Amino acid sequence: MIQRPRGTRDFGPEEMEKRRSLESKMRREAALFGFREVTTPIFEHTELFTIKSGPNVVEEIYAFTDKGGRDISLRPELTAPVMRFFVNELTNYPRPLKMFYFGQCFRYERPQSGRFREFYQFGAELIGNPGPESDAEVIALAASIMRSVGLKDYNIRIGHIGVLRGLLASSGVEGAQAAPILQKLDKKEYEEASARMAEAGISADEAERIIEITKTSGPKEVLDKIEGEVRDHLLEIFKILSYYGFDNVQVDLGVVRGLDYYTGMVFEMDAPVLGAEKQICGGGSYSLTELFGGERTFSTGFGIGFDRTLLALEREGYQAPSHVIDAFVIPVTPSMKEDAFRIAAQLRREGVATEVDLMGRSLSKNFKHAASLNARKVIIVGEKELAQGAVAVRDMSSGDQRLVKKEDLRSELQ
RNA sequence: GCCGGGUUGGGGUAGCCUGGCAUCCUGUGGGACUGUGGAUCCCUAGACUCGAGUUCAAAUCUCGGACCCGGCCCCA
Repeated sequence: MIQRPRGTRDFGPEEMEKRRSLESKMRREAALFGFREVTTPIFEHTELFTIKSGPNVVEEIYAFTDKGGRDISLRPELTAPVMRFFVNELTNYPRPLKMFYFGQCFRYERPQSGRFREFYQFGAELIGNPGPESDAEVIALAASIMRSVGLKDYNIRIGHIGVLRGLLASSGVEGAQAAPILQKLDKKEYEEASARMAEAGISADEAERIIEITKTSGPKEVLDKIEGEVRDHLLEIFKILSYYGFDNVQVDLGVVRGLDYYTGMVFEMDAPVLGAEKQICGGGSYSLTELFGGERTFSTGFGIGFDRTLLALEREGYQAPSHVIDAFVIPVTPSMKEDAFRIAAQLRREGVATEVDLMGRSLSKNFKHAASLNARKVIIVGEKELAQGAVAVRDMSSGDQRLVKKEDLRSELQ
């Protein structure tokens, strides 16, 4: 027997129905917001990802050399490919350019709950405008998706990278120097963060003030603690979000991203039922285009962990609708087989989800099978009925059975 | 990469400590039931994660690998 590779999954029929139904809800919501779907390759030049995230990511991705000697990687995320696509071919689209994507990504990591080596991401990018209106548009989409799929317990935390970047800069710490400090602040490891700030030459008083700012969280009123452009920007976002009626949106200036390409607003969404790996969505405003050889362009986007979202829904007791078919056609005797297949073929051409006995089973066994398939109606093709140009149609939930002329079958099954 | 817990027919399990060739439920195929339902009964097929070691004998004990689960690291 050949085992599945580590961190991968097979999805059976029930699982796929559940996944497809979730996926289509997400797609529908994105379309409602005016985002259009794009698809990029499953593999890219490794360089694309190292430019975005640094050379060390190679350790955590499926990177290999192909037969032509090219350095190739299975994509570990979708923002870089989509922005590469944008820089290569989409720069002349009207702005803002709003795109969404859904597909699998690969990371060479240790699997654990809600974490796989092959996983699915749903995401969106809004390209070409740095304003709070665009940030709000993107957050509103992410939140609306969670609302439309029916997730009950989750929270949205919005921060702004500019606050800390500004404070660190005024203490003389900028760019790459800031990254290790931001990283610790993001993880709320304050002692370690102060140590790193001290190393970078920031006074103890200032370090404490910075840490205090990162602890700012709560309803939008806590923004009174800060001032200036960032505050106005975030307040504008909150104002627009209020029109959607979300009641689980909070400020959290502790949401920090270490990487340099983030330019402003950053946000995260958590589903507490998931435990350690509870983050289901992350996003923010950024500029990557110049790294890929294009003009500097401001964008805002997010990625939703599709698998985690589904896992969270299931832990909340979500039940996918069960599979049903419209009709099951049973020939009473082997001699009725031809008529049964004729009827099944006709119904299928008319768009009726139809099954027909392929096993040559007895009438009684076929009834059991039809019941186990959740057939709404069973069509019994027998000599007595056919003699009148009709078949017997039995409603499986009520048990009612009546004679139906063959030509009336379709309307009978509506 | 680190720590801990696991892996028995398709799914769910008993057996493991205290070695003696595997239990039950469910599901699959068939029959009882040659023109009518998910019930019942019967039959059939189907498993000890892999390898090495100890032993007369290993699902059971020992070591190693693979995979899964919980957590750490990481999380673009």
